[in-house]
Amino acid sequence: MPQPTPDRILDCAHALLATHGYNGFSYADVARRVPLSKPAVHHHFPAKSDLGVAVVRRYRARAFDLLDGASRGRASGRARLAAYIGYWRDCVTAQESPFCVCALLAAEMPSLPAPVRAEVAGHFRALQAWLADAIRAGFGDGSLAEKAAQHRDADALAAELMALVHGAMLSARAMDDPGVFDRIAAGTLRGLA
Amino acid sequence: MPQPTPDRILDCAHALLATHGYNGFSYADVARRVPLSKPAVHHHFPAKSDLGVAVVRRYRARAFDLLDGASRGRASGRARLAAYIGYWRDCVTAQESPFCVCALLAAEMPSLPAPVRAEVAGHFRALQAWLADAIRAGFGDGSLAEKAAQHRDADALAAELMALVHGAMLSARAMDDPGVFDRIAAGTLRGLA
DNA sequence: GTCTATAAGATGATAGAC
DNA sequence: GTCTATCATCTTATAGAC
Repeated sequence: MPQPTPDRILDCAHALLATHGYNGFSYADVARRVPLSKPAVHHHFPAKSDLGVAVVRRYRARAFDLLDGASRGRASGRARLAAYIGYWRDCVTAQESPFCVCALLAAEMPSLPAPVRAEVAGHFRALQAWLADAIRAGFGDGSLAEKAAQHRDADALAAELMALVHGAMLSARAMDDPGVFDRIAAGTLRGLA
Repeated sequence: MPQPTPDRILDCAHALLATHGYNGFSYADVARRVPLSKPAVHHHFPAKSDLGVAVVRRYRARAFDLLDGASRGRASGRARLAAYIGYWRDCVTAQESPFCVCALLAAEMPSLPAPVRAEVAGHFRALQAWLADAIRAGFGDGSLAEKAAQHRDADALAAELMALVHGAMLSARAMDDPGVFDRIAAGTLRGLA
């Protein structure tokens, strides 16, 4: 048995959202690619903001499933950061939706419906907190060099690392070269070890 | 005498573009705010892509005027980087269009008309080259510590710094807190000195 | 749950008068 | 250079049959 309709809708909406942004995709686009009629899409997600929120919520849940999976057991702080960066290297290289939905939506923030905006803001805060935890763990277990951090605490480093990864995705997309992301991310992780 | 019409159109289009993205603003928006009729806007910029290209071109020219002004004379490499970051701190804090047009357009890249896309890609390449130059100068004059760079050459550092600044803008917008940009940028510059 | 049909408004763009 | 009027198309969203 194939996927239930709402999931197929979310798959399409996610891909379109990551590629064209919130203002760059329409119910007609989603309907054509599922395929389904436009009213059928509205039946599952009455308003566009509902669809947007659902996409971001599912994205957030999956991302943190993956990140928390990487933290489980005795994974070192450095290994956790490597998992975070590796996740994005795979994504940027991937064919379908080679970009972080939340990074794109963050750029479009002022023109998003309030519920979507709240979801995106929540993702940024949660991600930064997760990164700060991983960095603190790395300082504790010795897998990250505290002296390499040069007077910056775990929270400041987490903010920097998150910005760096999002910015690297932006560069990769702007210059149409996924290798850009790789080089930036790899260099940074090496610098912290 | 006030500004010529094309400039007033570009001012409005720039503000709208930086706020809502390419797919998030319309000729009607621009016309209403200049103010002018829609056909009058089309008279100066026939197609939306013409308007987009003109905004980005003017933005690029002004940015590099400012950056090259900061490089003139005997400014140290570190002072040049500080000028780059200071430019963005001012921008992010500003009321009107608190975001880099090119960063937003980079996120929307796949849904942009080809001429706009080319302009954005050109900006990223030029900016990275300017930063690499400033960093090389800083290594030469001793204002930037080569050992703090940890095995990364000027080009790699330039790519990292550009990503960091764009990512910091994204974070500031996502969390609706300009201070986020400040803290990230200041910490990084301190780390390099 | 899915469809056809349709509404009410916005979109990028043009014709032609002044 | 600016306007009013208009175009074809697309937008989000609803009504109502099957």
